[in-house]
Amino acid sequence: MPSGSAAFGDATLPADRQSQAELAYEKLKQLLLDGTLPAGAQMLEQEAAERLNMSRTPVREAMVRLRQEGMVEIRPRHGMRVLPISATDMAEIYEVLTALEGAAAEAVARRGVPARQLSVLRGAVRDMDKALERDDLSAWAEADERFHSHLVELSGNQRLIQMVAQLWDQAHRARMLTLRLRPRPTNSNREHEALVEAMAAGKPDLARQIHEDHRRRAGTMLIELLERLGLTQI
Amino acid sequence: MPSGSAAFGDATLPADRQSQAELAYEKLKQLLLDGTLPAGAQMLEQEAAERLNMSRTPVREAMVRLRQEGMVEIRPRHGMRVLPISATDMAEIYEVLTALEGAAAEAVARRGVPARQLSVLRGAVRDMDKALERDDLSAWAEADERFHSHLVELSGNQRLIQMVAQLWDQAHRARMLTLRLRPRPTNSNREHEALVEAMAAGKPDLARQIHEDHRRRAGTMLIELLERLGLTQI
DNA sequence: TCTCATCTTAATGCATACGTTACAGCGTAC
DNA sequence: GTACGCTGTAACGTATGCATTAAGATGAGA
Repeated sequence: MPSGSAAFGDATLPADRQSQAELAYEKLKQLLLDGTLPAGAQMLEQEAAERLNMSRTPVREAMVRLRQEGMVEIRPRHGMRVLPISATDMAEIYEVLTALEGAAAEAVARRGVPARQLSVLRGAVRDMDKALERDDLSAWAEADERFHSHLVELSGNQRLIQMVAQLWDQAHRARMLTLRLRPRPTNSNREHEALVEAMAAGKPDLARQIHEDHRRRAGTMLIELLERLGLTQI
Repeated sequence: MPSGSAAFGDATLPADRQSQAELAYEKLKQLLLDGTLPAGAQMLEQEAAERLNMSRTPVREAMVRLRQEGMVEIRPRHGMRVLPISATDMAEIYEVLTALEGAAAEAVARRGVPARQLSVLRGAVRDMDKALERDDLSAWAEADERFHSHLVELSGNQRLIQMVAQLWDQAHRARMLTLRLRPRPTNSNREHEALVEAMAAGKPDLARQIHEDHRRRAGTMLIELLERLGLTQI
């Protein structure tokens, strides 16, 4: 038992500090997203509790949340297990993302985008271009994620925002893995530009069409790549 | 303490029996869905634990799950509180449902529907008609839900299925409340028929179009109704 | 050597203990 | 009468205890 921090019950937290459960959730999620815990990895409640220097109770709560988000499964004797992502999973994820992000693009275009927000989107596109010139795929992926998440947030639909984020998280590892195996995303950038212009011009149907095609193409490409490489445990 | 069932630790459950946490989740969810706990109602952990004849631990886990599903919020001193559904919430929910169910209809139509499944859908439509003739709105609502959930399940996309179910749950109380305040859903039934025929004929774009229009119409109607009646705490 | 039954042990699900803190109720000052 | 500070209590977040059981080990029999 990490003797350092004995018992100091927290109770109805001091309002600003976060609960141990919240902290455990964030830490564990980070381990999942940054690949420290790869697909198939298992972690017992006790193990996680020691690693995070807390008791099993808040760890357990965090694991329940991660399970509900589709990031891990909990198997009675083996703690939580990081769910592998298969090509089928990616197909599911991209099918849903296509629908959700397409709807977001349509809604945003219909309502109209404030100039300031447009420039945020254009900035992200520019960053993607620059990253590609430098052959910096990590930076490209970061800007791509920024573009899409900002676009979705512009929809203002909290439920849509949350669901898209959850799907992105589920697909995160597969995206990172394929980042350097896939063709360079030059077309992708042009599609982003076209999408921004469609929204700027207030063309909802076009914006949705572009975004759907964009997602479908990316999804198909990733899935074929995964199948071709026989990657079933990402 | 309900002395009847003393301590019989369960541990890594007997495989068939469900955990207390799962049971608590189901029971509490039922209370939310059937209106026993209306919007704004609060329930302390201890209260729920006594009601369900278990300790706070599994109850707490259930509450965390319900919070993650957007059914309740948890406020440090007041237990869980049933989230009210506003017109804005319904707008969000129906916007997402439009996208998701539309995508499901398209996918199903594209892949083709086995005859057996088609007849399930037609059966639900017929039940809706009969229910309307009898003026049995509860039966109509049940058949409507059956139709839509079956359609979504035909997509085979587990993530889509789960997300749609979650949104339906969130909107459940509002749908039930407005069931007898809204115009009789006669058009709705014809839309369902048209949708089935579009899928039977293998017309993905048409199926999606019909379903989207169907959802959008229903959503707009409900939202206007809620706003007109000034219902903000459903 | 392989299969199957028994045993050991570790991980769990749940109950309970405990310290902290937000809130209500009360009294006092203005 | 109102505002403010104090105090007690109840609810919670977390830690820990405990009975249960599934998985792996061990050994016997074929």
